[in-house]
Amino acid sequence: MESGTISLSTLSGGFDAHVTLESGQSYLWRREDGRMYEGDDEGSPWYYTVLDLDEKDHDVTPVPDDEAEPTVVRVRVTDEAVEWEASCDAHDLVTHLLRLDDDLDRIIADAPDRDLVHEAYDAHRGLRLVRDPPFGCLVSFICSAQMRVERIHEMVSSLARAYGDEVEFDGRTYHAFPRPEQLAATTEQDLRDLGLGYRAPYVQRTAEMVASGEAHPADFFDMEYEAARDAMTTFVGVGDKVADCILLFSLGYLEAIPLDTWMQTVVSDYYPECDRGNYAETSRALRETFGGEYAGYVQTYVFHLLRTRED
DNA sequence: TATCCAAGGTAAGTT
DNA sequence: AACTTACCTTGGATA
Repeated sequence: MESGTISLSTLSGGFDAHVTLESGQSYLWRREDGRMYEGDDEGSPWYYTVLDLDEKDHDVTPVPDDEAEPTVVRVRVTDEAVEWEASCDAHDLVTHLLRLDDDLDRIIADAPDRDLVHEAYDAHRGLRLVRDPPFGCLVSFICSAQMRVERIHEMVSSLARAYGDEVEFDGRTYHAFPRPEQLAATTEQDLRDLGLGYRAPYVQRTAEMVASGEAHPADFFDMEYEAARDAMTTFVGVGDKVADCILLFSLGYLEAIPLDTWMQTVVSDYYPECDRGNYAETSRALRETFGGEYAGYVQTYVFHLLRTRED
């Protein structure tokens, strides 16, 4: 096992693993103590992820080892540093996956001058976007349709347990998120039995599209934003909203703002002038209001503020 | 205990 | 192109 630390003093804007990994933007990390979404972050819990990527995922996600074994990485945040332990040297990988290279202080300083935006940024300092591997992110958000955050996480965990490769690390068995061909080999009924409901055929058929080489989410990495969103909807079970999630949480399109039920509420309650009656136009208007380039950061903070505040 | 309802939407059919 | 409707499952609310 290798390990290392990244001093918090070197990170612009700090880092809060609890809010970053339990705010519903990634479903590919879990807590070693199993207490995900129980609201407690006492004792600097370890969060882990297991990567078993295909070739095109690698174009986006730099996993340093070429071993057959999946890569296990875990992270926790103490008062002074981000600590990591992994089956390989994971300094750059951790930095990449958790966007520790983002200049968060500057992003916040450049935020649009709106009360709601200030409130959101003040409420959850250290929340960062993530860079999930493309295929896992794609499947996660296909599963997210009309689901609570906790259950999306259960679905993704079930897929890993049922179809992902096993790997031993530090005396424990871990499961990687399945590779495309592993999910493509399932049947709709298999996935329904896992509790995916009507999303089952979406996941199976999309996995088939990726495994066969017909399309891969990493193909849409370096494109004009709206063209990339349109391209992403070629996958079964992916509409505009899920497409925006993949662009934002995996491919680094920081201007993407997924318009879900929460953000629809934000539009009607705070920015009714942005409601243009359809997804594309409303998205443009809200993106402008949220300052353009880093609108996705604003969206994630506002989304989390609305989800956590009591009223 | 039974019934209802909404949860980070999408696809397919209708007007 | 805009508008409706069906869709799995489940935990929590309501009767």
